[in-house]
Parts: sequence; C-alpha cells; structure tokens
Amino acid sequence: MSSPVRLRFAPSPTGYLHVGGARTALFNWLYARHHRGRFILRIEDTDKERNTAAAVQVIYDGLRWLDLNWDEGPDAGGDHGPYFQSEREAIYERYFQRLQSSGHLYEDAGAWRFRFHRGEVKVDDLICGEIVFDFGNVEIAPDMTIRRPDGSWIFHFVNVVDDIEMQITHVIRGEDHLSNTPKHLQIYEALGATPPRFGHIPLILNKDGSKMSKRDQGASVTSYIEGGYAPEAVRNYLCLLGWSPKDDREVLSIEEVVSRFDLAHVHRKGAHFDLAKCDWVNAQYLQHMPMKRYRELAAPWLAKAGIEAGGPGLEAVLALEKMKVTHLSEVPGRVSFFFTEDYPYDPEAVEKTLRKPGGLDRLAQLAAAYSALEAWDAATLEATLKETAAAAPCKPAEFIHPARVAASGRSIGPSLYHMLEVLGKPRVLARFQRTLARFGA
RNA sequence: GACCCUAUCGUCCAGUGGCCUAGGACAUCGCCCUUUCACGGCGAGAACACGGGUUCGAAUCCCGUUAGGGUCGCCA
Repeated sequence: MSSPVRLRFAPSPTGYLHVGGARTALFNWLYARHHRGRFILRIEDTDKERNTAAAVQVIYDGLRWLDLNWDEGPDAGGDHGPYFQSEREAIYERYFQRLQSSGHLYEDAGAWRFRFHRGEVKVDDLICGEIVFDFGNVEIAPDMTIRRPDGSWIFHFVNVVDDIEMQITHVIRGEDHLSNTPKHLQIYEALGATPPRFGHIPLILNKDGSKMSKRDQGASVTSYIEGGYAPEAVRNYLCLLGWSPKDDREVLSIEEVVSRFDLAHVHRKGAHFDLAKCDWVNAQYLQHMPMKRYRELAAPWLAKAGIEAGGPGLEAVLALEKMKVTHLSEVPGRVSFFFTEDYPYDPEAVEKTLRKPGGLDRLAQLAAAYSALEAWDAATLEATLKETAAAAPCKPAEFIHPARVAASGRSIGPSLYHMLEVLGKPRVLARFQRTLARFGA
C-alpha cells in the first residue's frame, strides 16, 4: 500500500479569500479526502507589509465556513510545522545554503538569483497533460530571483522548500501557476528532491469572461457569508465549476463528491462564474435541508434583524416560507409580522383590500365565523372561510385578501390558512378586531 | 511581443470516431397549478469558432487561423 497523499492549500493573507482560491482549496481538500490523505493549510506570509492577523482570520473563517477542515496547519498542529512561512526562516536558510554551495546561485545587485539549467523542461500535469517548456536561453527564460537584497525570500523558493519539507505529494493550484511549474521543477532538481505531482485547474472568470478581481460581485467568500448563502450550497456550486459527476446531477452531497472526485476529468477551460446559478443551488439547498439545519442557519439572520425568536413555535413559522427563500437574508423580512403585534400595514394593500367597498364587512363576518370555531387548523379555517363566502355570497378571494392584510399587514405572504393556524386563534382574532377598529369608519 | 493553456446553447456541464437531426441544468419566454408571492409541472427558443486534412464515417483525431485566458517581478 502506498503512503498517503498529502495536499496543501497555501494562501497569502491579502485580506480576502477569493472564490477561485476557495475552489482551489476545495479541490485539494476533495482530492485528499478521496484518497484518505492529509490536507494541510500553510500561510504564505512572506510579504510582511500586507500581513495582518485580520487577513489571516479571513482565510480561517472562509475555509471553516465551507467546512474545509485541515489536518495540519494553524490551530491544528502537525509534524511539519510551523505552518506560517514567516516562522520558517531557519529552514529556508538551510536550503539556501545548499543551493549556494552546489553552485546554483549567483548574486546580482545584492539579490540572489537561481541559475536555470538550459534546455527543455517537461511538466507532466495531472490535468493538462505533458507540456514542454523551452529554457534554451536567457532571453526566453531569464534566471529567477529567490532572495532580495534585504534577505527576504521570494515565493518560488519558499513555496518549493515548504512543499519538500511538508512532504507534499500533489499540488493542485490555479492555472496561473502553470508557467511557474517548470521553474519550480528546476529548484526541485537542484535540491535533489522528488517533485510532487502537479494539477493546474483553470481560473474562475466573471460571467462576461473578464478576470475576477476583488471588487467583482461574488468574488470573495465573505460576500457569500454575508449574502445569506448556505455554505454547503456554495461548496456544491464550486464543485461544479470545472468538475462534474458525469451523470447530469447537480445537487449532490459532499460525501458523494468526495467519493467520485478525480482530477482526470477536471475541465481545462476557464469557468465563467454564474451567480444566478449559484443562487438556484442555494435555494435548492434551503428548500430541501432538514428544518433543524434551516433553523440553525436562519437564526443569526433573525437575531441581526432584532427578532427575538425561539421556542418550538419558531420552526412552524420558518416552515411557512422555507420553500420560497433564495437567500437567508430574506428570512427576517418574510416572517417579521409573526413576532410583533405592531406590524406595519402596507398602504397599497390596505387601499386595495380593506378600503375596497365591503372589504371590512367581510373581514367582520369572517372574524365572527372564526371566533365560533373550536378547532383551529388550516383545513378547518379554509372550510369555514369558503362556507362564509358561499353564504355571502361571493368568491373566497373577497375574504381571503382582507384576512391576509388584517393578519399580516401585507398582500404577499405564506399560504393564508397555514399562516393563520401558526398565528393561533387569539392573535388572529385580535388582529382582525384591531384592523376593523383602525380602518373602520 | 515571446511562451503556455483553452475553444459544445448567454452561462455551467455531458459527449473521449458511428448510439448526436448534440443531452441535462441555470437564465429567458410561453402554458398549467394557485388566495398572494413562491415552489412545482409541461413546453419553446438557444451551441459543436472558422478553414483544411485523416477516415467508409468527426463535436470527438491532426494542422492552420481566429478568439479568450495565463505567464514572462527583487507579487504571491
């Protein structure tokens, strides 16, 4: 049996986690989990100016939100630490000495450069196949700086050293690194180390094909956290960007993706990000997830809106609108009137229903009929309303609309009878009476 | 400019020489369901970038063109 695979996600703390970076992390994580290997988080914080604790926190938050747990790394420990490049100075120094003494380096204006071996370099990519790069002369491939005059390190060098030291077996990264790979391979060779297998995944672009940058809609993982998305939905959507289960299914559990994931079938074309489809996947998840999970995800949004909601009745309220929600951020607005008797009346709705000739009369009739009721369930409420309408006589809608506006203040909302059932008899009758008093002549 | 990657509906994917008059999903439009708003159901329009080969046969293989993306830093 072969030794377990080891993969890593090595972001630089820039203050935000790009959705493309999240997808790279996801693919590494999927590959590691599929092969029952290890997934490692390494923070590439060599650029001291840009690094802040907050910027690192954004990475943790994003990965944790997507539930991409790491086996080694900050907070997780491991035998190959430290997991911050800023703390690995001694290791780099050691490798630097080795390159220096083997004659691979030369000094140029205070900086140290790595001398490329002149010839062809072959990259055998897990996704792109075999690619040959020409390092024939300095014009085509200038030597590479690996250490600045101030002693600090350049990405290409520390990245390779860390992958060697951390015994990384597979590097899945963005296609923007494809051209860097032959350079990295040269460092491995100079160090006498066996390089990992590489797999370059295409970049994620904006819907219009342009490069997705920080400011673009949907570019940062934070925007999903703050936009009312279910993490499992975003993760599912991300899985589908460049990979598919091949059987036309689109909503699938992460367990299933883990078991079916492979690199051989990863698409090589850059994927255009379609937020509308991401929204659809999110709605699918929200609609079909268990009530317990839905409540858990909705709770912070209710709290943020100042709605004190709890107790067993909450789930009944949430269930009324669960099938309609696309973003969790909509939840408070949809259910707010359940949690206060001081709900506002939509002026337009009032005009169209309550102020309509006979509107209040019918509301009064319905109030009378309902107050006589023993049972208080949707079926009974519906039957009673329809009987009342038949006796009037008029169409049920003539009763339905005033009842809805009286009970909720609006013309749009959940199924009327279920809404009244959840509200309960005392509150419904009180709301009807209050409405009659307020808008009555 | 040089080098590299890529090229199927607007978008994401399926398709690895015959099963393709190209399939699914999102989006769009229409119809149905319906007390509102949604969900859902049914249906429509919508693509193999172009030109050469190879082959009995090509969306699938090869070459070229074009287009898009990437890289060419003392950024990562």
